[in-house]
Amino acid sequence: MGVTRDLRRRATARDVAELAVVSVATVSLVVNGKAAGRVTPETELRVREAIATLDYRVNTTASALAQGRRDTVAFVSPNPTNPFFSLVLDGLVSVLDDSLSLTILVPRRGDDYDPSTVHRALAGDLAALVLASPGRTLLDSIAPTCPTILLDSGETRPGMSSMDFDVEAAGVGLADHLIGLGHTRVGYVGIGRDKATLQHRRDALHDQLSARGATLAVADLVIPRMAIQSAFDSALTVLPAWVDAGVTAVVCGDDLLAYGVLAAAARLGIAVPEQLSVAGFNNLPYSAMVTPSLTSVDLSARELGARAGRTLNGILLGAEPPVVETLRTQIIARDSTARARA
Amino acid sequence: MGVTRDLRRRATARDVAELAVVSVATVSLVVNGKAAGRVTPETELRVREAIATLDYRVNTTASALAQGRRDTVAFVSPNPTNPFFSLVLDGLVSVLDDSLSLTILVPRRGDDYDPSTVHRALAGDLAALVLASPGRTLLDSIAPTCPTILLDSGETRPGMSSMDFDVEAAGVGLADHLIGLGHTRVGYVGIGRDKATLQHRRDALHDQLSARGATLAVADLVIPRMAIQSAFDSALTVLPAWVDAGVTAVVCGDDLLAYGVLAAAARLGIAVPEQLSVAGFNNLPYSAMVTPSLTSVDLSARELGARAGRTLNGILLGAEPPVVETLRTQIIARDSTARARA
DNA sequence: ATGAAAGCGCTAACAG
DNA sequence: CTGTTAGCGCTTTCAT
Repeated sequence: MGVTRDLRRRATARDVAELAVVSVATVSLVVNGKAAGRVTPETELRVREAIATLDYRVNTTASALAQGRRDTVAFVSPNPTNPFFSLVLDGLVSVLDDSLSLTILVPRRGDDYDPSTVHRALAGDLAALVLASPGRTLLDSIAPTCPTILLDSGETRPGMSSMDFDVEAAGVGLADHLIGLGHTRVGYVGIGRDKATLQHRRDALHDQLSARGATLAVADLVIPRMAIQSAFDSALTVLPAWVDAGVTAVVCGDDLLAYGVLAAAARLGIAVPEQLSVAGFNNLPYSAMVTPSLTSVDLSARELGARAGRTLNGILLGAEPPVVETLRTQIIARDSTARARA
Repeated sequence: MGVTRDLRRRATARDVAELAVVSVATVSLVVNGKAAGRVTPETELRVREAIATLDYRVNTTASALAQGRRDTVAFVSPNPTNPFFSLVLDGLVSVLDDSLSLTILVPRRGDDYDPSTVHRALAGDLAALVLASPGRTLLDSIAPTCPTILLDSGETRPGMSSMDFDVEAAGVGLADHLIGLGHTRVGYVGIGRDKATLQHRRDALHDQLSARGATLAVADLVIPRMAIQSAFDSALTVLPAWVDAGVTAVVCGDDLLAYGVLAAAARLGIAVPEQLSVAGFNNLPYSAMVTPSLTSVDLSARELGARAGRTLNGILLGAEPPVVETLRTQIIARDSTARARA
């Protein structure tokens, strides 16, 4: 448990006080901008000079302790490598108040939540906790000890805030798009059932397709890990059968999966989108540009992060109550190959 | 500066001590696992029960203050949206000791370092500081106040550790690859000169091409921002001229730029790789899979992050001296279209 | 206007 | 074995 001690001892308020010939209390007032009307300009100047020459900076640990305040927000995510994580993070930090600092917690190994990761977070004393895409089992195992925000969980929990995408609307848009192109037999690629949001995406699509006379014509392909490689491997084995079964479009619950499917199609010599259209619920803004054949439902992870940040500012700085928000989604259509089928 | 105070007061060691009828010192010993041989099993049990019923967890702030220890490592990066960042982060957290916590600092706006971001970091009291791809001007403006690691800066600074990719080797590999395919007229896409590492990449490629009778045949395309969109926009305007000038291969200093160039080529109807090969110094492991026509020099950002993490463990936990390391790079060739030219 | 003093919650000697 | 005693560096009444 050894950690850094005493690396070139930093100047303390006492050092400054001695040099400026004042008390530490005065130093405190000055560094905290509370000197106005309580400290003479002359003494304040002396203090500031001492601070400069000693390169003094307040010890945030001591300061936090003395004030009984917590200023660390923990962001827990299954996998920092997933674009969803980066985008949420980007949105989050871009709006988070300066007085708050953000610490990252991700599982040591594996690509999904490890309960111990979250408990590691809960062990510290946090101002707030943000959980990216937590699964059901995880949510059931934790009791919040500070304001907690659930991102893209597809669930709500008493006492926690939730922010989710409007997957209903996404299902409508995606179904309209596919039907408009003449697709009636669609395949779905998802991952395990633990995450309600992914289940919701699948359900929304299924309902809307059915309402329009189309169908999820084959059994879902369930990918073991949320990773391109994993989707690639699985798709390689089922895509030929799907095409044989008359499937002309594949929808993926996440863009990472869509990439894997695209790569598998390329490897198998299945032409996209002429022979097979690929669509994905999407978090990666450039995917449509990088792979023009991919139809995207933009889940705007960045905006999700920004909302979370603003909500946190409200809760922590302004003591606002928890909220549950739904974010609009957007269809980015790229698949222009219209087709007519019976 | 308001921050959270007093959200459902947490139990303190004193509360536990009172309930277990022991002193706080004993509580401290128990929670820190130092009870062995210093506390009777019976009292330890009493303490543990009290801890459980009160849901007591040590106040890390107070603990850190009492021990005079810093356990926060700050990771500063220009842009969390860049895959390079995610991968380094992933590598970093996967090996970082449990006693250390990681906080993220990124610029509020813009997509490159903002000096104030780093100074924000320096203001806290950190165990260590990790800077991802800092530019020259930034490095010149800071004096380290804690162990500092420079990642992919292409520079060294006294008192700081540096970890860089072996871009020399990458240049050799890339030149060999291109020449082997028959390319003799190459175009280079980079960004501003402030980052030494990007300059080194360009220089390495240039030197190796020259040594083999090939050449960077056109003036470099300098992209304003490190982003796919930015590269796309710029490439759109110069690619036709490059092709006219006999350029058959484009090398990009970063994979994000390569994506933009690929997209621009697609938009312009330039066939890749038949008409134009695109190669990139690469951090995104799946890029070759997603866009099979892209030749990659894998800079293994994840390994870079892991090295940084191990180095930090060494420095912080074992008091090892600063190091300067170079990481091997690897060519991932995908461009199989051999061509023969004069 | 300034300083003395009392903690914040914890850890680390040192006694007993 | 366990409790007492000092702090860690800072903030904040409350006197002066």
